[in-house]
Amino acid sequence: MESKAAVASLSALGHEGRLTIFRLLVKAGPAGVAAGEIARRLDSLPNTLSANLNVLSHAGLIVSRREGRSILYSADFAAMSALLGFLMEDCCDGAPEICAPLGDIVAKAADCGPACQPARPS
Amino acid sequence: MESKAAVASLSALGHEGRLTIFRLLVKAGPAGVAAGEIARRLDSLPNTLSANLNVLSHAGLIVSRREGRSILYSADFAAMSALLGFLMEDCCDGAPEICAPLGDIVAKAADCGPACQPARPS
DNA sequence: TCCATATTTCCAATATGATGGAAATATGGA
DNA sequence: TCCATATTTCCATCATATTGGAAATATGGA
Repeated sequence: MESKAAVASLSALGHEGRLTIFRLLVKAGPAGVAAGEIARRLDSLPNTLSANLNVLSHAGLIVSRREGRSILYSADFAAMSALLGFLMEDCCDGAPEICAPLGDIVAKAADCGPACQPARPS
Repeated sequence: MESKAAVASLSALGHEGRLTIFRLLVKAGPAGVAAGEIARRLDSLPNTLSANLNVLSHAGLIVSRREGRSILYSADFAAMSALLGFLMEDCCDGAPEICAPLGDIVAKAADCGPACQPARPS
């Protein structure tokens, strides 16, 4: 992951509303949640929500797909893992026995397995 | 970790200069780096650097200690792990087999072991 | 005490981001 | 075609963050 992308992701998440949205989507998993449903749950105006989803989307943290009249948003778990990995990169210059394995695990999670991939149209 | 603290941390890191500083400190490990040395390495103005260190510090991501004329800054690895853990929390609602262990590991790393603790005056 | 080094604080200018109202677009059903 | 639902786009206002210069503070050594 490049530094610019990491900054975009982190600054996207460094906002109370957007962090809440993202965590809701992380919790919801690959199935995703419709924009309207998010707005209802978080009690936010549609335009504000749309703007925030747009920021998260441009940062690569979430993806969207249309389903009927709704647009379903879901967290991009690979991007999330890449971000965590980026933060752990070169932790303690690789030396200490704790930081290194943590980095490994985060890196491994980059392909989060079928369970964490957004449902494909197949 | 509370949501407010996470937002503060993430927005602190969502800035190119501060992310670079933080990663430099993460790489440097518990020994820390003097403010002046950071300024030299990153070629930043002293006041700008000071402001950025202040933001990171208020977010709890770094700690400082004076040593002679210099002030040494180092990453707070426990805070960093707490942040990663917060992001993983309730991932996929705990169900899928990949996300859950990732959360565990990050949580465990919260006490990053003696190797990753800032040097104490002892 | 006086000076050099190291870092922070103060301040003003500028830039960037957030918010909410209203209108516009897109989809599916009658 | 017409209407209701779902979501986005446009726009202006307001708030917040960033920057750089200059001065202030703190430490250690001569």
